[in-house]
Amino acid sequence: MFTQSEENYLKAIFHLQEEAEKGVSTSSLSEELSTKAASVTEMLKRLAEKNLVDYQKYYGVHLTAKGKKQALAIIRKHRLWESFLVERLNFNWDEVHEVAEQLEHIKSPKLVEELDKFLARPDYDPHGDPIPDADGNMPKAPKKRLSQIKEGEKAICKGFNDNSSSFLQFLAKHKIGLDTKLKVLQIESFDESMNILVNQKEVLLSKTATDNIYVEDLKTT
Amino acid sequence: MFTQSEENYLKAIFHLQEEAEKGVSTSSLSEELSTKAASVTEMLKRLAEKNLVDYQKYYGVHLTAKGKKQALAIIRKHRLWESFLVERLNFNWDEVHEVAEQLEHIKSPKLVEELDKFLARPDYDPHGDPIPDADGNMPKAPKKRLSQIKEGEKAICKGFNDNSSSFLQFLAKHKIGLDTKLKVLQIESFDESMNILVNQKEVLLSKTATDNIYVEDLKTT
DNA sequence: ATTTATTTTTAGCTTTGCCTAAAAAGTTAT
DNA sequence: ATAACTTTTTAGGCAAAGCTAAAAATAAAT
Repeated sequence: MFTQSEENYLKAIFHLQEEAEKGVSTSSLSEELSTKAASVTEMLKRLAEKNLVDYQKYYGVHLTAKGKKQALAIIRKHRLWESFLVERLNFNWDEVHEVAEQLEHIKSPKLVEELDKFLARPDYDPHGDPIPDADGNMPKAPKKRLSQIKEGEKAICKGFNDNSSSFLQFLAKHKIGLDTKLKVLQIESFDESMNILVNQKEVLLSKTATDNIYVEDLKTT
Repeated sequence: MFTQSEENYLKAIFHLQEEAEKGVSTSSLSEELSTKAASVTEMLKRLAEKNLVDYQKYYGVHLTAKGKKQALAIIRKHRLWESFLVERLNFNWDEVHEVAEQLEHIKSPKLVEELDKFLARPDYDPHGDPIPDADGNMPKAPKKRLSQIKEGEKAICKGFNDNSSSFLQFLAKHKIGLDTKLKVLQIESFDESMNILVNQKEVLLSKTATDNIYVEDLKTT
């Protein structure tokens, strides 16, 4: 069907498309995939040939319906495997990413369906990201960033936007994970860094960090 | 580490090395892998370069210690995944092969170890083949072929040597699986085909078939 | 509105792994 | 032992996916 490389491009385009509504640029893909821009251009032409993207020279790409469907199928597999690794194989949620990156390319519709069933059809993966269903529908998470919480309020962690190992390990060090409860003690106005109470301890988080932590309000109490 | 293609060659060499004690020939590999002989030659040179095989032009290859270790690691993964698919994900044992062929190339020592643990460290896969441990040691199965059983004796199925879909489906049709009990009713002397009693029914099996079914004697009764 | 800087594309090269066709080595048969 | 056959290797190509360096297009700045 599609090569692993093609699938990686589709996934990357999908993710980059979420933020900017514009076409996804060659350079952003180049960065995301750690591949030289020249190689990206080449691949975009190939993907356009296969009707997976709309590609306009010098103006980036958009996924077509076909490409989007494929991207969602890969993301579905990635997140199901991450769930499996954490929930059944004792992986920590900060060490599943690279393995899931390999597993997501396994081709077997039955495997995906049975895995989903085996895991009791989860809606979210261990990072709190929604898992698309077999038709590509995302369970919509009304996501709020920690950076949007006001001083004195409490919240509960529901996801993380940065899958880099260093960020995840930073979180682990402070015992911040899914469903961890936080209280915003104080916000520095000059850099928007936050003083947080978590596990009875104070932690200082930069704006970069709080932008990448998704939470739900915790009105109770 | 190694490419998927390299791993497939190592596995194939390992399997072919079992029967013939001679070096494994280019043509047998060509057949086993459905690849042209010229391509095989090329790959053998590459594997020799990496010290995975001893290669003598025109006289085939042997695995080195390093190559054998690697082959066993792949076989271990293949068989563990097959066990997982059958025992946890409701796959039939005649439909796991192709998927396992993909999964065996996933690189993650932790994944293999955890999977093994999760499955309670099985000794045999769903086809009855032994699963090497982390050090490459095979739980030795004192295997006997159905073709070696005498008229009137009973036996119990412990494995199958041919993973082709058609053979496995043939077995499934007659409800012959792991731990199925058989009785040898009669042996045709001219072609060594056997009349077998299985599930209260008579089935005629060719010598080719009985050579590929591993059994244990069933003295009890 | 040109010049300057940045981004993107083209052109040409590399590696992996496969292919076909032809040459060379090994094997078998007379 | 030489001829005939089979197997293996060499030679030369091709596609995927990456790279560098140079050219072209777009965007920014004076």
